[in-house]
Parts: sequence; C-alpha cells; structure tokens
Amino acid sequence: MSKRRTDGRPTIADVATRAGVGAITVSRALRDPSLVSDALRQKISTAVRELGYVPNLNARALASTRSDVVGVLVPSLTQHIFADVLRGIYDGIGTTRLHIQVGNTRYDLDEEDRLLAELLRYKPAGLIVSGIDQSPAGRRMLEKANCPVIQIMDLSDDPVNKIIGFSHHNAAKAMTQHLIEAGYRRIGFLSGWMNSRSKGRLSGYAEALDEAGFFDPALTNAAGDLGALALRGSWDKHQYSTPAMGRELLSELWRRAPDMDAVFCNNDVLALGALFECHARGVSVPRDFGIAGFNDEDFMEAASPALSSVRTHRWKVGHDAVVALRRQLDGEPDDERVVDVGFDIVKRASTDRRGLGAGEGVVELVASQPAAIGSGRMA
Amino acid sequence: MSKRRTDGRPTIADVATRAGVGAITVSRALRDPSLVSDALRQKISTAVRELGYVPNLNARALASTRSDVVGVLVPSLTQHIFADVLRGIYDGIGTTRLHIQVGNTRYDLDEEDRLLAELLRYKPAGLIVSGIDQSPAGRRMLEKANCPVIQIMDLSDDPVNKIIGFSHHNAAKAMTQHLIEAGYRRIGFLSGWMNSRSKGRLSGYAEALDEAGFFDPALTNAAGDLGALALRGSWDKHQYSTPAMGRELLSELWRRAPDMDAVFCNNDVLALGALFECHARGVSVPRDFGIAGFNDEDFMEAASPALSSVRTHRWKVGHDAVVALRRQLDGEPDDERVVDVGFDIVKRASTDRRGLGAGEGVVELVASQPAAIGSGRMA
DNA sequence: CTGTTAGCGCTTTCAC
DNA sequence: GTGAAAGCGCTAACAG
Repeated sequence: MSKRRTDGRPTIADVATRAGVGAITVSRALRDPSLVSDALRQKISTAVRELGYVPNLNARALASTRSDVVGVLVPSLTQHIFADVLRGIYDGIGTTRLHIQVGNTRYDLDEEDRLLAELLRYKPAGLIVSGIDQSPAGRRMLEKANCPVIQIMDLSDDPVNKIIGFSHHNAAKAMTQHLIEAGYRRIGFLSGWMNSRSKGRLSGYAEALDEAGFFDPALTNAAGDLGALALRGSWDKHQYSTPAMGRELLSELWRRAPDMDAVFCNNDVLALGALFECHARGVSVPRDFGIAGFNDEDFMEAASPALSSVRTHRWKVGHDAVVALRRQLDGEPDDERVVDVGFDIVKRASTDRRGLGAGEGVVELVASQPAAIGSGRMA
Repeated sequence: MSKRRTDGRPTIADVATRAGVGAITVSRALRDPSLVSDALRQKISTAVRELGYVPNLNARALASTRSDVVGVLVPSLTQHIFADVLRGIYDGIGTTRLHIQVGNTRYDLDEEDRLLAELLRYKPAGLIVSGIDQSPAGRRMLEKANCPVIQIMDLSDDPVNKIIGFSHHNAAKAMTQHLIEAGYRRIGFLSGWMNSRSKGRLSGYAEALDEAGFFDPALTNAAGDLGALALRGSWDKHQYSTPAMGRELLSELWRRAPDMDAVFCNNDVLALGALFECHARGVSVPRDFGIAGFNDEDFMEAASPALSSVRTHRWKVGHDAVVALRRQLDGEPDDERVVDVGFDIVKRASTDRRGLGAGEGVVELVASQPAAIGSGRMA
C-alpha cells in the first residue's frame, strides 16, 4: 500500500511503461516529435491515447523553470480599446501552447507592481504590459524578468525590450489640424481623467492649435480643469468615459467658453456623449459644432451624423505583440525595438462643416509620416 | 561544484536555513501564519525579507496537486457585458492568492472544449464558465474537474455544480410587456446572430405578445430571418452587435413590416443603431416608434432620447461567482445550487409614448418575481 | 507547534 | 536517437 499523493491520473511514467520506452523519450516525443524515431513515436502516441494521458503543466513548469503563461497587464477591462487589444492577443496566441493570464491594474502603479510580482512567481514565458509609465520598481522587475517583455499602446525611445504602439501626441495633433482645416477655430479638448497617454493627446492638440495661431490657453486650461472636475463628485477613473460624463463635461466647457465651436474628445465614448448633448440642445452638428473622437470604435461610423475619429490599431498591437513574443521565444533575432503601427484620421460628417463630403459620406485619410519614433505610421 | 539547474533565486530551503527552522515551517508560515509560533514567524519573515524570497508557484502547484489559477471561459471579449463580468470577477478576486486565466471561446463549442482541456492541465483551483450549453464532452470535463465549477449568466435546473445568473426569457418577456403597456402594438424583435441566451429572450418576447393577443408570427419570423441575414455577407458573429448592424437590421425589418411601431433589441448596441437610424430618417422616438434594448449599458441613459433597457447585473454575477468559489475552496457548505440575481426593467423616454414621465426622466421598475428558477429576481 | 521523509510529475544532464 | 539518474522547489503525511 503506497502512500502516493497523486490523483490517480496517468503520468508520463505510465505512458513510458506502456510504450516500453523511457520517460524522457515520451517527454521528447510530446514536445518535439522530430527528436524521436518514427517507430517509438508511434508506440508513444498510441500509449498516450489509450491511457488518456494529459501532461501536468505545473510539473513541466517546475522542471523546466519556465511556464507557458504569458502575463498581460492592462489598465482597464471596461474600456473597449483594451478589449480589442486582448482580442488581438488571443488571436495571436491561437492554438499554441501559450496561455494568457491577464492582470487588471486599474491605472494604479502599486497594483501594477503587485500583479507583476505575482506573475513573475509563475516564471512566465513572456510579459505584455500597457504603456511606458511603470514605477521604478516595476521597471526593475521587467528588466530582471528573464523573459521577453513587450510594452504596448505607446512609443518610447527606451523600451524595456520592445515596444509596439503609436504616438498619441501625433495622432491628436493630426486630428486637431483636421478640425482647423474644416473651419473650426474655437476647439475645445474634452477629457475626463487623464492618464499618460491622454496627456500625450492633449499636448498634440495644443501644439496643433498653437502652430495655427488659434491656441487659447483658456480653453485648454478649461479642459485641464475638467479633468480634475471629472474626479470630483461621484466620478471615479473607472467611469471616466461614459457618455453621460461626456454630456456633463461638454456642458461645463460651454459654460466656460460659450463661443466654442468644436470639441476634440479624448475618446469616442465622450464624443458620443457630446453628440447626445448637442441633440438634446438642438445644436446642429457639424454646422454649428464639430465633434471628433479618438479610437474609432464601431458606433462612430453608425452615429447620426457619423462621427469623425482617430482610428487606432488596437487589435494589431495586441496581435503583433504576441507574434513578436513568439518569435523571441523561438530564438529568432528581433532588432526592431520600437514599432510604430500608426493611426488613421477618419473624417466623417461630424466635422464636415463645409459640406465637402456627402451627407453620411466617409472620407478617410491615412496619416503617413516618417517611420521614426513619434511618427504617425510606419512605412 | 554542484550541478543545480536553479536560476540562483533563493528557495524555501534557503529561508529555512537562515531562519534556523525546517523548510516545512517556512511553508506553513507563508500559507497560514497561525500555524506557526510567534517567535518563529518573526524569524522567518525576517529571513524572507532579507533574502528577497519569492515562492515558486509552479512548485507549490505541483506539490499540492492544486494551483491557484481560476479558469474563466467567456464567449466574447468585445461584448461589453463580458467585460463587466470579468471586472466583477477581478474585483471578487481582489488581492487573494487566486489568479485568473481567461479563455475566449468565441461562441465555439470545440474551442471551449479545447480551452477547458488546456485549463485542466493546470489543476485549477476553480472554474467559471459562461452559460449552460456546453458540449457533452465539455460537460463531462466540468463534472470530473475535481474543483468547484460555477456556471454564470443563465439559469438551469441542472447545473454542474452551481449557477449564478438570471432568466433571459423572463427578462425579455417583462420588457415586451412594458412596450405593450406603453401603447405599442406592432413590436419587432431585432437581433443579429442568436446564441442560446438570445433564444431565451426571443421566446420571452414571443410569449408576452402571444399572451396579449398581439403576437404576429410574421414579425417574429422576420426577426428570426434577420438573424440568418446577419450571418450573410460581411457580418460574422463577432460583429453581430454593432450599431451599423442595428441600423441595417432595422431597415430590413421595416421593409418587411412597414407598420412596425417599436423594436425590442437583443442588445443595447443594436438599440443604439436603431436610434441612429430613426434620427437619420426623421422618425420621432418615442412618439412614432419605441426602442428598447437589453443590458442597460452606460450609453442608454445618456442617449437622446434616453433609451429603455433591461438592466442586467453582470458585475454582480462575476463578483458573486468568485465569492462562491472562494467559499467552496474554504470548505464552507453551499447548498444554493441555483442563484437568480434578477434584472430590472428600466423605463426611459424611448418607450414613453404617452409622455408619462418627464422628457428625459427615468422611471425604473424592479421586476420582482418569486425566487424560483426562471424568475426575475431573487428575494 | 515543529521536523523528517518522501514524494508531486516532468525535464535536464550526461553517458551510451 | 535513447535512457538512467538527479534534480526542479514545494508540501502531504506522518511522527514527535
């Protein structure tokens, strides 16, 4: 009567016995069939099938000091953009042996550090983290992680290892320039709680207006204050992009700057709220007021009027991050430390003040810029 | 010169040596401090700190034949409802030792089975799966999983272990009854691709109309056909709920039933599309046409006019699923195999044909029904 | 409350 | 190409 603690399920040793080979041969046949002769491979796969053998991944991870877990850290689960990134990541994983473990940092650096530490206990195969503003401790953990690390959704000239994203500054600047070209002059910036990427967008907006000579610190400051306002009262940063908040923030902006004739919204959900507010007030869009958003989610095209936005390639970012990770795990060289996936300026009716496009028509422009850090789109 | 394969990081043995105790005592102190005397606990925690010791979770999982991973299977990552469920799950996990591993089944039973098999290789601490329509093989895996299994977002009188959700049939029936009470008679059902929960909603809609004597198989059939239509062309089931599709489907419905005076939409995103279509056509909502959605996402309240919807408690479902899991892991008894979290009928301007409420006013009604399987809300 | 011993199931190392 | 032996780092099962 042995006192084994097993749950009775077959182990690699059972398979080995049944196939009349050594355990290590089974192990090899399972991981890389080319390492084993045809004859044995046959016997082994038969034994595996007959026994219903399923490898224990915890044992594998312990023995090889490396698991199949890819840790993914996102700042939010409810924001659609990260859902899209995650979808790209899952699509990139496909049916490989890799598994995803997602951590939700809630835009909290301490929480991010905690999750990072937790993830590292699993000896992850790789890490994908959002943004570049890790804490010093977090940065250190990433650097000593002993696995590929991909940062996403932003650009930096000093990535931990590799970064895939786009320039929020340039994207916002390009959209603001479009608003100016469309004939708007008193353009506000509508935003709730600001994270580091939002700040990049704000700076791009300000730069475009400044260069055109329409920069009004009052409007810009107002927008900044509104960010603070957003944190007052019942709002918290997890709700910082509801349409209801877009309505409220637009009202607040108008109170401060009654002559405002357009808003560039920090995200699409706020833009949708702005549109609803205009509907409710009987303000004509785009004639009396222009609205532009950021990300180009599904509903922007379907809105009435259709809403202009900056299209960002979230799915691609997630997908490419995994592909890069897999390449590195396969030992392929990867010298492209910074990958700019660019963005598109999608011009729709909501900013078509002069009636250049057809009523519901969509005019798209790909923002093509030199493939340098901070550029719009890579060649 | 030993030939250890370690990566040089301190192990539990190192901590034990430094603290002058046995390894198992360190193990105990780390997992449940109450098992160890104060004196030793102090020494150990000091040693842990000085060494920067971090437990290897793979080793722990192997030795205890049980990991800290909670496997979660959702059918979609882009649908907001599952993002909310996930948020509830993460909030329920908090800072416990449990970790989430999410699998995306994409409404594909084969993929679900594959992911389930993969998850089981980690000897998960628990499983949370969406819905009740697993494949026979999937069901078998769940039953033999050797860990707590929670099904969510639906009800069933035969859960694998425990189920937390609500009745889609009853929810849809209640909303349809509201539309009838509001004065609408030719009520359509707007839906893209139908999953099993959508079918429950369709049946609830049909039952309400039938009981009121307004059931028109033509309209209902049209809705059914539209589901098929949704799969034609460029649509696939991952896009089955875009506002653009809502617009297209509503147009199609109107073509078939020009006298239709309201739609109950299978989800909020379709309802938003329906509203946009009405805007574009100059159809007055709610006077000429009523619109109701399902789930009550953020934007429903902010729309203009505000859109009525069935509020579902996704966050709570996710949160409570984890709480139940944790309870079971702690060995607490749990005899409530079926938990109905109910739903609310949120009446807003978009269905206020008679002008009963204030313009943008919100009238909410909690659908209270006996706490039986299939009921609206638990006592 | 604490320690010893013997695994957990797989893979690395090194020899054949 | 294959295998035996020796870990990987931790914890269950006793005994004390």
